[in-house]
Formats: sequence, C-alpha cells, structure tokens
Amino acid sequence: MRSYGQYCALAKALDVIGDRWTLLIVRELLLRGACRYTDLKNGLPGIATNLLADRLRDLESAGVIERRDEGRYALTPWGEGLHEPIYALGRWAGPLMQERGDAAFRPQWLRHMVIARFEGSDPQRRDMVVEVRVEGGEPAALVSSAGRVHLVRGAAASPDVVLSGPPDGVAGLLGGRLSIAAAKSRGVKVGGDAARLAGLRPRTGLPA
Amino acid sequence: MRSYGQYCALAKALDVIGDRWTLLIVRELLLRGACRYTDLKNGLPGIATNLLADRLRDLESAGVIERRDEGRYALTPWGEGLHEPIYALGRWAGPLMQERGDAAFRPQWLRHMVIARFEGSDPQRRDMVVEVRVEGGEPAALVSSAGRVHLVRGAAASPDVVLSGPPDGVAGLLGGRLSIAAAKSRGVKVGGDAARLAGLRPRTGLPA
DNA sequence: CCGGATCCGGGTTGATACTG
DNA sequence: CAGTATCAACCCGGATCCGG
Repeated sequence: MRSYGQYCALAKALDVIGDRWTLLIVRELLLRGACRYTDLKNGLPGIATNLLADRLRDLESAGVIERRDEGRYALTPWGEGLHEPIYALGRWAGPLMQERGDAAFRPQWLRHMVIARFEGSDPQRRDMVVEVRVEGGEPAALVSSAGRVHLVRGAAASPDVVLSGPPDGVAGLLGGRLSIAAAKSRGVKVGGDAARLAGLRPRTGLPA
Repeated sequence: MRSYGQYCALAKALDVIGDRWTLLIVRELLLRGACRYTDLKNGLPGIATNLLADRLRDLESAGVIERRDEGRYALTPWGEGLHEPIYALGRWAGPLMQERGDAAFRPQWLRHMVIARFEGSDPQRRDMVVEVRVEGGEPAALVSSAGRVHLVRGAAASPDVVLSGPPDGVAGLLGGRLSIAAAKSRGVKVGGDAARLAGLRPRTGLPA
C-alpha cells in the first residue's frame, strides 16, 4: 500500500493494516491460531488467491505475522496486539449485524462475536454452560466460569441452555440485539432455562 | 467500497470505514469537532479533493457523519463510537513512530498521541501543567488534574515543565518511547523540573 | 477563497487459469 | 496444497476547472 506519509500513529497503523483484506486475515489468525494457506483461504470467502499471497508477504515483512513450521502462518507478539482494535471495531459494528442477507458465514466467526461482547472478567457473572448449534456448523459450548466466558468446540456434556438456529438469529441473541422472543421468531430454538442467559452479563467497558 | 459480503462484525465495520482515507477523516473530526471541507483538506495532507468529497458522501449516507449548519461536517453519536478502535490502533502503532523521516505533521495530531497514552482516570496521577511547544505549531498546555490529562490550546500560565522541540522528539517523549536524555539528544529542550513528568503515569489498560 | 466536479493515467483488485 | 500468471475492471491520485 502507498504510505499516507503522515507522522501520526493512526496513519502509520493504516500503512501496515489498511489494505483491503489485511485486517480480515489477522482476524482469522486471532480466531484460529497458526493457519495454513488453505485454512486462511477458506476462512476468507471472496478473497482472490493472489491477494492472499500478496497480503501474507506484506504482513510478514512488516512483522505482523511469521511463518512457522510446516508453512503455517501465525501472528507475532506485536501482531497479537491487534486484538484490541479489532474487537473494538467489531463492537462498533454491532448495529450493522441486523440483517444477514446473503452474506457468507463461517461458524468460527461466532467466536469473534462472543469475545467482542463477553471479553474480560465480571465477578457477578453466573456460571453456566450454553450449547450453541448454529446451522451448518459443528456444535460449540459457551462456558461461563469464574467470571469469564469462553467458547469451546464440541457439544456440551450437560448444558444449562441449548441454542440452535440460523446464524443471524443466534448471533442476534448472543450479541444482545434480539430478545429471546425476537430470536425465536427468527427461527432460534431455546432449550432449557432461557432466563439464565441474562446471567452472562455482557461487558460494560471494563477489560482485563 | 465493495462489500466483503461476510456476516461478521469486523467485515461489516470495514465495509463502512475500510476505504482509503476514511478513518483518517474520522480522526480529524474526533480531534477537532465539526469541520469545514477546507479544514479537513488541510488536516489530511495528501488527500485528493475528489476523494475527500466522495468519502464525506459515503460516510454521511452510512450514518457516521452528518452535515451541520454552515456546511460543517460532524460525527454522529455512532460515529463518535469510533473513538475506541481508533485510539486502540494508534496505541498499537506506537513502535512505528520512531522515525519521522519526511512524513507530514500537523500539531493537532499531538493531541491524538496524548489521548492514546493518557486516556482515562488514574487516581495516582500527579497534578501538573506541562507547556508543549512543538516546532511549527502554536503552544499547547498538557494539564493533569484530578487524575485526568488534557491537552488544551494556548500557552500555560505557570507551567511546571516546558517541552519544546521537533515533532518526533516531543512525540517520542510524550509517547514514552524516548527517555528525557534521548529526547534532548533529538533536540528537545526541557525546562523546569523534568522529573515531574514521571508523575503523569500512562494508562495501563484501564479505560473510563 | 470555499466547496467541490470532471477528466485522465496508472496502480490495485478480482476472477480465473495454470503449475510445481 | 500452495501458490504464480494473466488480464479486465475498478479505484486512486493529481491536475484542472467551475459556480458562489
């Protein structure tokens, strides 16, 4: 990318990650850890293969990613630091997630939404396990424990709540944009004690 | 901009602010409040006039900015929400600010750097006034009071410390990348009790 | 001077085909 | 699997021009 030529931190940041597709590549690496070329291509529907190769080269020479064993790509420690701006952007764009339309979806992106909303520790958070089954993806378990929320792969052993349905419905409910009733009307099935979901307590602005 | 067509909050955010120059326009509006077209053009050295007009149209139709009285452009409440991701990106890019080279500089960007590093309240922060005189700009006063740091226009009445010199030296010192000695070797003059600067206490990760 | 609009050359992106 | 090659379409940058 052409540099903005401005002695300003934001402009310098955009010199590195401002190109088209670049930040989405970092998103995939944040979500999934070290990835192979084909994993990235699959997690970035719509990218042209030459652009992916170009961006990976640029990111590596900028020091954001590095090549690991077996040709895997991974973020450097500095690259991991893009965590904060990326999730901040995701939270900002929450209102744009109302309609899915015909946009592509990958189940791993649900993890992104959960991190954006429940990141950090909240002592008042209730312990619980929510099984999440989004159409077209493998099941995952949202685990709230010791004040923190995680999303792990695989079905839950004994979930308190089970959520299943289309991506936009499940995402709207987990993202706090849809009430349980509204989510149901979008095709989401809620099993178990739905009222417990309120105990997840989304972040208010406190990280760490 | 062409949409990524992905049902992911980050991709949706980039659909809106991912175009070249767009986030820098928002930076100027965050720093200076409502701006006229010419103010923006001046704060964005290197932008082509047609691109500025295009971006302003796009941002308005997306709901990020709105036109006020006398043709001024201002952020909407949603647009103001870009504060967090923008300053997070600025903090991430701190290491890239080592060398100024021949990059353009505007004195108002110093404010951006101060916000990125000292944003939020810290009860252990010491009260003080630091006058900042960067070459080519009008003087400003960095005021630490009641745990918060602000940068206001104009010379200080009775500053505890006076900083003056070239942009990269002053920015390096305020940004924590240069020691006082290193900043002096880059042409920064430090008047008053330089040791007091340590009492500013940069943010550790706690907002609000 | 302010606030753009128009035009054009060159660079970037996107889609597809191809290769070790 | 992991890219490279090619080429058309689009976007960006720079210059110029125009109405108030």
